[in-house]
Amino acid sequence: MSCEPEIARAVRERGRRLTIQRARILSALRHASDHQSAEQILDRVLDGDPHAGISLSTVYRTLETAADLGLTSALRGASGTAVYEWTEPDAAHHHVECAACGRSAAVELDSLRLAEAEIRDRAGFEADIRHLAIPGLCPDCRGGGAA
Amino acid sequence: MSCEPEIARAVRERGRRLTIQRARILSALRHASDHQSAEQILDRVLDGDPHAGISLSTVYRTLETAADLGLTSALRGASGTAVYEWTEPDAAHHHVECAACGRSAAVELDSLRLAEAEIRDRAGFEADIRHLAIPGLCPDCRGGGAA
DNA sequence: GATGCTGCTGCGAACGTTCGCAGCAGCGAA
DNA sequence: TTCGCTGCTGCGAACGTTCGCAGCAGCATC
Repeated sequence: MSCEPEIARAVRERGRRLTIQRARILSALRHASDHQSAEQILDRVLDGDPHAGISLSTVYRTLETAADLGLTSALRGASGTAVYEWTEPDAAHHHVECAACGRSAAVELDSLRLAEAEIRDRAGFEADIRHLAIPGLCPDCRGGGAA
Repeated sequence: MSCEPEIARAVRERGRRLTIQRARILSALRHASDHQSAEQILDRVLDGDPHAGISLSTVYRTLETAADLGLTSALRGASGTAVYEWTEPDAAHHHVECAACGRSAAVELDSLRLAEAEIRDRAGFEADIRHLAIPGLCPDCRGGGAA
């Protein structure tokens, strides 16, 4: 269980090294049921093996590397704290996050694909909207419901 | 020049107090030619009056208050450092920022208006896409031009 | 002009995240 | 298997930003 061949392959495929730290961090995130902050991920890793001796810096760096490889994606929400999720390649979706209560939802938005094309046309930028937490107000907070 | 009636009115109109600190900070941002970080704004204020004794906390709090009033908007770009701009009410536009070199561009994107409607339909969220720096790659960095 | 309420400020500590450095360890070559 | 290159790690400091607190000052009222 320590090495998850898929992770190993994905990491090595592009010339990155597979270290135990990376394997454990990515495995922890992969098996998490929802978004995790860097600290939560570290807790999970250390929970499984308190002697792992993995540092928070490494968690951050691993998550950045993995995002580079397309394995994870980061969301910086309204709370200021970044959360990370394992990226299933075919489950491309966008995130909306409530600025008031922090709740988030995943939506598939066709118009954002249009936006990427529009941005390319008008500004020449190659935009990447997937890794973006769109701020907004959720139904509850908007309706003046459960404050 | 110390009080900019428009600013004074906008602040007081909603029951907020107009302090010298607020007046100076907002005036500095208003007359800045482009996006400014909190620290840059503080520098400008202190440059005009080194004895002003304004703290960075106050700059952040003022910018947040002003965003609340619709006078300014904040962009949290790829660099991690937030930048702020004076909001001209009729110049609604979106921001794209290069993840590699940090350069940013303002574009008017019709598709994002669609996206706001789409988000409302599918998730019930009231999204606010204007205050978002969309990550991407600028033409130079994309084309493998200037490293 | 004086008074009082309370929103705002400066300070400094704390938060989440990034960075620089010296040493370790993965991986390919021999 | 051993060796060497260099990418990765842990540490701790630093960054940008937020928070809690005690005191100050804007504004309304008299």
